[in-house]
Amino acid sequence: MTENPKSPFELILGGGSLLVQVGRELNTETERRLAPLGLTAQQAALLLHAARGDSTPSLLKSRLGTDTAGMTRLLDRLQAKGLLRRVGHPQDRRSIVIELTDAGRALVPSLPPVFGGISHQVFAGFSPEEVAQVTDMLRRIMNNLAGGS
Amino acid sequence: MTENPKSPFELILGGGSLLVQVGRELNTETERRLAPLGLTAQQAALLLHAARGDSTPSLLKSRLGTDTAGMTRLLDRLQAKGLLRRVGHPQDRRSIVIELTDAGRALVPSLPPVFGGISHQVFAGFSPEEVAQVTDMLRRIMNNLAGGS
DNA sequence: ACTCGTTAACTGTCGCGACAGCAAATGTCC
DNA sequence: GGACATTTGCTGTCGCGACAGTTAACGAGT
Repeated sequence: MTENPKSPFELILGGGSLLVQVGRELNTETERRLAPLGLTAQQAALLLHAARGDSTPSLLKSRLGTDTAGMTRLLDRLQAKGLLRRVGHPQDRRSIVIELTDAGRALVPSLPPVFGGISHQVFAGFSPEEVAQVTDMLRRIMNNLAGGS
Repeated sequence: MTENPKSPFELILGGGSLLVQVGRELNTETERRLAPLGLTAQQAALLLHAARGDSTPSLLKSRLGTDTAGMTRLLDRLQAKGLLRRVGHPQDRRSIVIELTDAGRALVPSLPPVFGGISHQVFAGFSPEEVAQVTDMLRRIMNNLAGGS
């Protein structure tokens, strides 16, 4: 691969990476839309996953792409809001299980419409094929980042 | 029920968005590669831009995609490391000009190879056309996020 | 049964992003 | 020349990501 310093790579990387900026912008837009519910993007994502039954911190941390430290404090904040509680895991005493409270469960149905609205905005002007293309390419980039050194 | 109800949109959004995660992962990989230099991704990006002459905080903040608050503290940290200094703007007394110190300037040449290496890793297996496609699509997404509400 | 390595969750620290609010300097328009 | 909004950089606050280090519990191997 030719290492031409003026290659199109520079457009995506090289200080203020486009990919990083788009990800941040998407996250911010998500938070703006969730603000009326009093939730952040991570908090909403956690509620969605926990409502489906993936309920231990280590499972959730791989779903949300954070680490155990981030999970612990994300759970702290949601617990402080009264949206979930930690209960002991019956088989493994190291682990815990996350249960949504009634207040937490009440929020869940209002989340998918929010994410749907964001999708509509993000992919405005995209054909279904194009959406599939970006998704595939992002997955390949993710693999390149996860696998290599 | 989990896999098909809405659309492929769910793959990118809907809690732990793929796009957001890829952006974060790319940022983290960048920081890992810059760690030997004692720099973070934002700090390296700022040095690159400041070395090219874009030298006031408000110019730099639009290049890096952060806000004035983030810029102030990013400059604080780099100044504390002795890599740059703030000097008064000759025409506009509200504004300041960022000047790299010798130590800061000495770091700049080692940055492009790092970003080049990351590009190589991120786009492994991509044809030049595919790189152009993602870039274009990310730009369109960025526009969709910037324009609409 | 005991060591040994691993896994689970937690804590401390640092850098960063976004939002809100602030003071001083600037430009504008009457 | 004075009222006005705007711009520029700063500070405070909060949520989050990554890294390092800790403790307790689990599991396999000898």
